[in-house]
Amino acid sequence: MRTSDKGFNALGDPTRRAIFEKIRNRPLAVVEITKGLGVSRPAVSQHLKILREARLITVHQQGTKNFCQVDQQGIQAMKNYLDNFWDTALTAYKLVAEKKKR
Amino acid sequence: MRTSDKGFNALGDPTRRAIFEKIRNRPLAVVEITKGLGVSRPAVSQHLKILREARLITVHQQGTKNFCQVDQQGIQAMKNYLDNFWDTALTAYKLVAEKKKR
DNA sequence: TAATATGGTAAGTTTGCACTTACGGTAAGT
DNA sequence: ACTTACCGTAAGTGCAAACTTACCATATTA
Repeated sequence: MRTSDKGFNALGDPTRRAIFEKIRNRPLAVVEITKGLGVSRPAVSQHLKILREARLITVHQQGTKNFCQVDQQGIQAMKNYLDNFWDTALTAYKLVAEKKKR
Repeated sequence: MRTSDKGFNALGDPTRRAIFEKIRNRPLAVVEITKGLGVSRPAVSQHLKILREARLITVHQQGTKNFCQVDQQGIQAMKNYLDNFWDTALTAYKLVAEKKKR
């Protein structure tokens, strides 16, 4: 399974997107992430595991707190995946436009 | 709901990713897309609707066939979303590295 | 050492969603 | 006009996954 696949699967869930966006600016502990999310802390832990396996976040322990921050690896994998569709989509579009003219 | 949200939701499903990749190089009719996918044609139709609403594909009729091709709009929306995490993730990482030194 | 705070995991429940079959609708061919 | 091919939608089903509660482990503080 590709990293990008895990990435799209991870960000396919709205709660995980909310978590991802919450740690966008600065690393946050799990308790802080949970606040205002509307789900229990164990649920957050399970989501974090999926985000971690998709290389979208990294976790580093500091005392009893586990700080989560954005990981570039997963993001880059997803960007590369989307980039591969970029050129081909353009050429395909041009082909159709050509066809219509005739 | 943002276009990028719909995009991640759409590509979060493996069958929809398979469809998306199948029309990567050239537009395909629904029947052709269905071949070798392992799901029924109605299932494909339902997936196509979701991909269309996420601006990831466009559909144009030609006789009785409905040709599907990649749409740049949805892709661009997702790329923009990921780009917004790019810089901030870097600065956040630097902040943590600074903190560790002290 | 006792108490508190943080958080991961196990087990069970529920709900959303990906799938199916059945049907109708349109366009092209004979 | 009849048949065939292509396709979307409606309705119902089954399962994966997102949630819950309960429990345990670890690290800090008093």
